[in-house]
Amino acid sequence: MIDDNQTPQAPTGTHDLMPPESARWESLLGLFANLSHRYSFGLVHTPMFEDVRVFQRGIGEVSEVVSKEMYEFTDRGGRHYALRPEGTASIVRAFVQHRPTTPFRAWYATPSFRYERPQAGRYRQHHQVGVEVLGSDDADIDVEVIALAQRFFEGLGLKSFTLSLNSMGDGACRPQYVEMLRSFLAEHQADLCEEHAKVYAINPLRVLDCKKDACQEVTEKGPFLEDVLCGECHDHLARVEEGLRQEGISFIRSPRLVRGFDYYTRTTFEFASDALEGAQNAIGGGGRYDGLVESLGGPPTPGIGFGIGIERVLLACDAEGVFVVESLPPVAFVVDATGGDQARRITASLRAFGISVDRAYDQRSMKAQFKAADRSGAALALVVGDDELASNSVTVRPLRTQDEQITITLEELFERVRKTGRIL
RNA sequence: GUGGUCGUAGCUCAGCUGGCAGAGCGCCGGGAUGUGGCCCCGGAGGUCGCGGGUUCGAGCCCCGUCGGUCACCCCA
Repeated sequence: MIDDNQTPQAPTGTHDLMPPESARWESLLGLFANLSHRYSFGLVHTPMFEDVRVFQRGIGEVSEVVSKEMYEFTDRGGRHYALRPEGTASIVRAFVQHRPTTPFRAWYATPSFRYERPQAGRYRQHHQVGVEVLGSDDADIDVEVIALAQRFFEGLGLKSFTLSLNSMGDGACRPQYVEMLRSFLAEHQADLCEEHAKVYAINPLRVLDCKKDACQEVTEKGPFLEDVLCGECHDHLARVEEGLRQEGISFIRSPRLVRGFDYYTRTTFEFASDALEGAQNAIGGGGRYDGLVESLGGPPTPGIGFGIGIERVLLACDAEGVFVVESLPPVAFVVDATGGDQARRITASLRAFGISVDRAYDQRSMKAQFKAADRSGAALALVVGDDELASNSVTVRPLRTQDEQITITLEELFERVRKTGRIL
């Protein structure tokens, strides 16, 4: 809300990304893009908003995210839209719309919006990088997808994180298990936590994920999906585990891991930072969703993917003291005491040669221009005074070393840059 | 959605039992005429988040509100 007497601020739970922090984002996104290409994923951009039904049908109407946290709006044409709360549903919608050849391997980087109360590591607009593979249920793909996430975290320098792995079963075994669990919970309803005693019947799996002691004590004695997985799911899980071992990726089997979206089947996984204090320690997660394409109107098509929260990953990096990125200073800074015409020419020419150059403006004093040069972080100051102007030359003064400054003609400077790509 | 806590200069923060808004850093200018960092001198910059109330007088007390932050919940 903007008060007329107050300067406007970024909306609650959102943040402006500016230098120098933005340099880290550039670097992180570059790393993820490179890795995605190495794994043969193609970039997909979808609109940041979709018909609400894409998310309702995709993620599940009773899920917390869809029922309570979506930014919904009606446009001037009366269409009912929602800002994307997560990445997968949109990609699947695009897949259904365009029907690319399978397996379809997509990577993305996008903001996500959820109307939640902000806190450390939780924002109303946060950003995710992720991948999706549609059109194959080969367990090797599960392994590749998990491996990509693992390599990404390693590439950032993270060490202190844990991969949890579970299987949610499929259409053959999960419904049966859900019923078993439902009736088991009904018997122990009195012992569940306040919230789940009321709602356990709607989605019994949620109770497994409850962190309250009451629910944990109950479910520990209850049926585990692991024990009733059908043969195919069991084999699939075993092959994923084997693949991860071959990749040298350690994980813990986590039979209680139930993720927040209803579309998951079979493989589900989550990466949690051990360096982050507090509850917001999930830095990435995903899983298989073999029924999602169908529920969005496409042909039966298996799929799997993950999303990684950029803000959280960077918090984890901070906590571990890794992925420190310096913003790139210009190579040279032009100081011109003769009015600025030479500065304009030199700056433009060097930039055309691919050299990063900054300069001073407003015809400020020598001292002020040198101060600006120093602050810019540039290695060299290129100085133009009356003498240089008269001889069509420039004085190159090293700012980071004790080396002597030299004066050379512009002709010589450009020739040198043309040949070597460097000023010195 | 619930609860705790905090809003003073661009940043980090002082400001006594209500009595003239401060410091450090940063920024701008100067320190003899063309050279940054260190040092010295000077300067600009504040509706004390916003709106009410109490009071002779409110940055300080009271109410409301907005925002930050932390926790629950959920998740990235």
